Amino acid sequence: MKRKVTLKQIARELDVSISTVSKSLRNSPEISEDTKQKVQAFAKLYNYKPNNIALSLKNKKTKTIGIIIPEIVHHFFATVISGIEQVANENGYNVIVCLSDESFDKEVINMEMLATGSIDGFIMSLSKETQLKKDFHHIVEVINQGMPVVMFDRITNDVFCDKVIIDDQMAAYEAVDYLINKGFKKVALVTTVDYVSVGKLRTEGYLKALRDNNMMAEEDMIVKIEDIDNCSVKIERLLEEQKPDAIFAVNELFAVTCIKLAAKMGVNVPDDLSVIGFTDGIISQFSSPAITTVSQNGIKMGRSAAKMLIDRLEMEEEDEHYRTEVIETHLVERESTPTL
Amino acid sequence: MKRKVTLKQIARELDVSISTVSKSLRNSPEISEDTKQKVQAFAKLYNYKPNNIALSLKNKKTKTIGIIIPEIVHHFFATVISGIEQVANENGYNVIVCLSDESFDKEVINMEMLATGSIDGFIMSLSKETQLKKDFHHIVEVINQGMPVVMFDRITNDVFCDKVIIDDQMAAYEAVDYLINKGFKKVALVTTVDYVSVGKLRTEGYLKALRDNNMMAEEDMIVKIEDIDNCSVKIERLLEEQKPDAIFAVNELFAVTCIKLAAKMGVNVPDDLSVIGFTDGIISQFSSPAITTVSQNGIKMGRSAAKMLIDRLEMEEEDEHYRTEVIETHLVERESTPTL
DNA sequence: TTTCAACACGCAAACGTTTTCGGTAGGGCG
DNA sequence: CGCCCTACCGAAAACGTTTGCGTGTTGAAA
Repeated sequence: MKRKVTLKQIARELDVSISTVSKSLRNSPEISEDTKQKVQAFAKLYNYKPNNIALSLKNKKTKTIGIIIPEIVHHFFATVISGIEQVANENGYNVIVCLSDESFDKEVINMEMLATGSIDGFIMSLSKETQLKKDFHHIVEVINQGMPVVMFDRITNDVFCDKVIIDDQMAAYEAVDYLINKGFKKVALVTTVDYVSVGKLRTEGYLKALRDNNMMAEEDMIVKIEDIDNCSVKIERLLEEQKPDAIFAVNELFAVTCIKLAAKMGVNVPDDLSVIGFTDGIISQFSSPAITTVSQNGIKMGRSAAKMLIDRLEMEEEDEHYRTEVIETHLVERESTPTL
Repeated sequence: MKRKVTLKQIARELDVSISTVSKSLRNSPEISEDTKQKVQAFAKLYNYKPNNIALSLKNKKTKTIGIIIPEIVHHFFATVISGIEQVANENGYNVIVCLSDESFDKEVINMEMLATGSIDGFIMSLSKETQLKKDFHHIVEVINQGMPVVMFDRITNDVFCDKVIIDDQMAAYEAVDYLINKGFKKVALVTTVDYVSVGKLRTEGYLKALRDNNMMAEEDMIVKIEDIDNCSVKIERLLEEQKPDAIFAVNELFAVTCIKLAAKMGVNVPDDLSVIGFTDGIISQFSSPAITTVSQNGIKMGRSAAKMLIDRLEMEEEDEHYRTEVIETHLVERESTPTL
C-alpha cells in the first residue's frame, strides 16, 4: 500500500525545495526546463495529485456546494439534485447533500455543520416545519456571514437571496382553467395544509380560476390533507357526497390516491371523473390511467439554481441584487382527462 | 456582514495567544478559570465555530463519505442514499454524492476527484459501462492508497473490499418458484443484458427455479432488454407468440411496461397473466394493478453499507478481512398475481 | 578584474487548527 | 536567601499548498 504522495516527499526525494516542486508542477517560468522535466516526470510516476483540503484552506474556497432538502426519496427532489449535479460537475464543483427530514432542527444543525468552512454556498428547499415556524434565523445568519444561498421551490419571502421557483399559482390556475374549459362544472381541489407554501399558492390559483370563470368556490369541494397515510376518508367523503366531475390535486401522490379510491368506488377515470395532478413524476407516468399533470421541470430548476449560485460565487465584487427565476411549467395531457 | 471569526482574531481581541484561546475553548486544565470564562464568553458572543477545513487538514480526516452511484432519479438508489445519510448523520459524517451517469469515465473522474483528500471513504455501485468493461483499476487504486471502499448492489468479485448485496439469484428463484407453485406453466422472463451483474444473477435464479421444477427453459420465453425506450416490440412479440401465463421481470420498470402493453393487447393482469417485479418502488405501489414484487430494502442496504464503512474508518489497526453482507429480501404480494 | 543582469532556486508566510514543549512568575519551604 | 514546585501561558511545529521575495551563481559586458 503506497500512501498518497505530497510535495514534501517529492522535494525530499529529488533533493530540491518544496516551492521548486510546486512551481515546476505549475509550469512556472522561474524554474529551469531541466528541473521541471525531472519533477514532472517524478510526479507523474508517483501519481501526485494536490490535496484538496490543503487547497481549500489556502484558497478559502472548497469548490463544494451544500444541498439541503427535506427528503431524497422523492422524484422531484431527486431530479433537482440531478440538475444541480450536472452544472456543478461542469464547473468543477462537488455537491454535498443533507436531508432535513422535514424537521426544523435537522435543517438548522445541517446548515451550521456545513457553514463552518465545508462548502462555498447553499442550495436549499425549506422543510415543512421551518415553513410552519417561520423561523429563518439560521438562513439569515449564514447569508450575513457572506455565504450565498439559493432557495428553490419551497421558499420564503422573508429572506433576501436568489430564488428559483415555478409560478405555482399560475400553473394551478391554468390547470383548473383547462378543466373548466372542458366543460366540467364541479371541480374539486385536493391540497395540503396551508403552511406549505407551494400548496397554498396552488390553492390560490384554483380559487382564482374559479372566480374568473364565475364559479363559486365551495368549502366542501376542497379537502386539505395533513398526512398522506390517513387521508382516505376525507377523499372518499368528497367523492361520495359532492360527486365532483373533476379533481385538481396539488401533487401526484394525492392524484393517484384519488384515482385509486375512485376506482374502488366504481367511479371510472376519465369517464366519470377527470383528474389533474402536479409534478410530472414516475407515478403520473406509470399509473393506470396515466395522469394528466402540471409538469415541473426539476432538472431545469436544479440547473438554474446551481448556475445562479456558481455565478455569484465566481464574481469578484459582490452584488446585493438578488434574482428570482421563474421556471415555466406546462400541462402534460395523458389519460386521466378526456382526450378530445 | 460579519465574517466568520477565527482563533487568531479572538486572541488578538483578548490579548492572549492563539493557543490559550484554543485550550480555553477545549476546557484544558492548563488554563485558569478566569481566562477560560472570558474566552468562552467572547467566543459564544461572536458565535465561534472551528473551521472544518483546517480541522480536516490537521486531523487527516474529513468526516465525509463519498457516494458514487449511476443515477439518483431512481427510487432504489435514492433510498440507499437515504439509509447512508441516516447512519452518517448519527456518526457526525457528511455525504458527498457523485453521479456516474452509467459512464465509466465519469466514474473514474469522480473517484479521482474525491480521492485526493476530500473524503475518508467510498460507498459505490458500479456503472453499467464499468461492468461491461470490467475495468476496476480506479477502485483498486484508491483501496491501495488506504482508502476504504464499500460496494453495494452492482458489485464485482474482482475487487477485494466490503460489500452489501442481496442474494439476487435466490430472490429471483423464490419469485419464480412462487409462480410455479401457483400452477403457472408458462413463466416468461424479462431481464437485462447479461453484463449487468444483478440482471444476470436474477436470470440464473429464474433458470434454476425452472430446472428444479422440472420445467424446460425456452429461449423464446426470455427477452433481454438493452434499452427501455424501445423494448415494446420485443415484449409484444413475447406476449403474442408465446402467450405466457406469468412473467418475472427483473425490475419494476420492466414489470409495469409488461402490464401496460398487456392491457393494450386486451390481456388482463392478473386474470390472464400474472406479473412479478423486482424492487419495491413507487411504481409497484401505485400502478394499477399494484405489482407483486421482490422487495429490496434500500434503506437497510444503505445503513448497512454506511455502518461497515464507518466501522472500518474508526478502527485503529486496519483489518485485511473484508466482509460481504447479504440483506434479506421478501416477496410483497399485491394485485398482479392471483390472491387466493 | 569588476559590475550587473538574468536565471534558478530556496525561504517563509499564509490559510486555521491542535498540541507538545518550554518558560516565567510566584509562593512555599528549608 | 535560595530552591523547587505549581499554575498559567506562549512559541512553534504540524497538516499540504501557493507565492512573493530574497539570494546565490553564472555569464557577459565594461
